[in-house]
Amino acid sequence: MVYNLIVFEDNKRLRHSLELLLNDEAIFNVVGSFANCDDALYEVEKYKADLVIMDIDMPGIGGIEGVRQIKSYFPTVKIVMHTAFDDDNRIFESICAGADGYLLKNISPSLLLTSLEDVMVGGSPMSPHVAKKVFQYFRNLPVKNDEVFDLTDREKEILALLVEGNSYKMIAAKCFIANDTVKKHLHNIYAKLHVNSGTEAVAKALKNNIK
Amino acid sequence: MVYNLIVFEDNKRLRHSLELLLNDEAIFNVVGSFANCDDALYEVEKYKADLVIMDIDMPGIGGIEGVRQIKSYFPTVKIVMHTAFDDDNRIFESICAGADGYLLKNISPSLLLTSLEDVMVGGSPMSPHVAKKVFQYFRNLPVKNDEVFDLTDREKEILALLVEGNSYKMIAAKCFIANDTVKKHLHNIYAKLHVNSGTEAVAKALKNNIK
DNA sequence: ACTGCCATAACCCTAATGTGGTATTGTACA
DNA sequence: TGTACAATACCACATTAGGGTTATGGCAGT
Repeated sequence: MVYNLIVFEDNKRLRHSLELLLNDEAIFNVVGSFANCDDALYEVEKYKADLVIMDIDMPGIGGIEGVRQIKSYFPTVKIVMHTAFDDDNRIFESICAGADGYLLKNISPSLLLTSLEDVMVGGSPMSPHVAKKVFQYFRNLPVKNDEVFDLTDREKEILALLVEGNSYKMIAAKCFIANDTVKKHLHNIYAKLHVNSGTEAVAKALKNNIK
Repeated sequence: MVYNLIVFEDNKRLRHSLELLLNDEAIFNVVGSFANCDDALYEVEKYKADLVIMDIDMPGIGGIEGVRQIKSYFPTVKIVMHTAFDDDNRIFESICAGADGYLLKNISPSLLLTSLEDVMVGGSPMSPHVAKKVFQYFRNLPVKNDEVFDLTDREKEILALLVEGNSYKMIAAKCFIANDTVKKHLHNIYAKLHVNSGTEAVAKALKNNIK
């Protein structure tokens, strides 16, 4: 198996170093390398890329936008970020844009190679310092409330409909039950959630991720 | 620099393999290895551990609870999960419990060693397949809607109060304005959000993180 | 000076929501 | 074979919410 690889990197020397390093490997075939993402879509298509190495800070279209574009047209192409930046925003934006890995430029050549291989078999390599940011993100997540509300299945269903913005009547219609029954259920739900209006219930349901 | 290391792992052969592997390294000194976490706090303190390798599935106190206990008493001790499990819940629970890394048991000995070194210098190593789960988590985050609602400051303030579960009356009281003014504001807010009830507005506000 | 936008407020009116009951049915469990 | 509880339904009553309309004073831009 040989993977077609494209490098987007505006630093000429680094770009050439990467080409040399990667072409030395039997499984990678560097089919193109470019200093910017301006024609990324065209190039990815033309050279039938399987894997893209993407810098972030480039003139013209930035690397993150490049990822977004490539992934929206060629979702199966793997993209690994390769950048000096390790600030939270760039990391999270890249991930959300669809990147399959995030490596810092201080990575060793051998680890870079194994990371790229990891990507091609479905992994998502991440430099330890990047992973640290990710860990911190999770620890700062709002603490899931452990409160137990003991809603019945029917009650959860009706609460979900309320959260979606349905009125009592609409819920009644969708559940094929009487309006009064909806009222009764919601009355019980409000009691269990210790609230006394629909808006409060919706807020509590969303904040506590009741499902 | 030599780091004191403790292994929690209920598989006897694997535990001994780890001991041998790690003791071979000059910078690691395996000061203890145990088949369960029942006395983890005592052992971490007694042996002045700098680093803990933690299995998850063990009899008695599980590895995740072990992490929680150790981190709450000795937050500076580094803990790396070393387990065969790669399901989302165990990964995210471990991270939230305070783990500093998450490695799968199929990791190569050499990568295990460099990963442990990474941890000691502040990194958070993660096996590529674990990282993949993390990436997926981020991509499934509710898409921040780019919709612009153009709420005025007063409107945002009143919407926030509604989200907190206040009724029209309560909002009026808290803002020192008439009930009818609250109604008017909310009427305008509903129009801007393209909704027509308080519950819908609350849902939209929370989902779109309007602030 | 004119215009547009915002916050405030009052009015009326109807529909929706919330609270208190009571009652029936079916199912699960001890 | 009771008991418990979920789900259903209906009734009565009070409050709230939401639509429409109009109006005033303040403030920013042109």
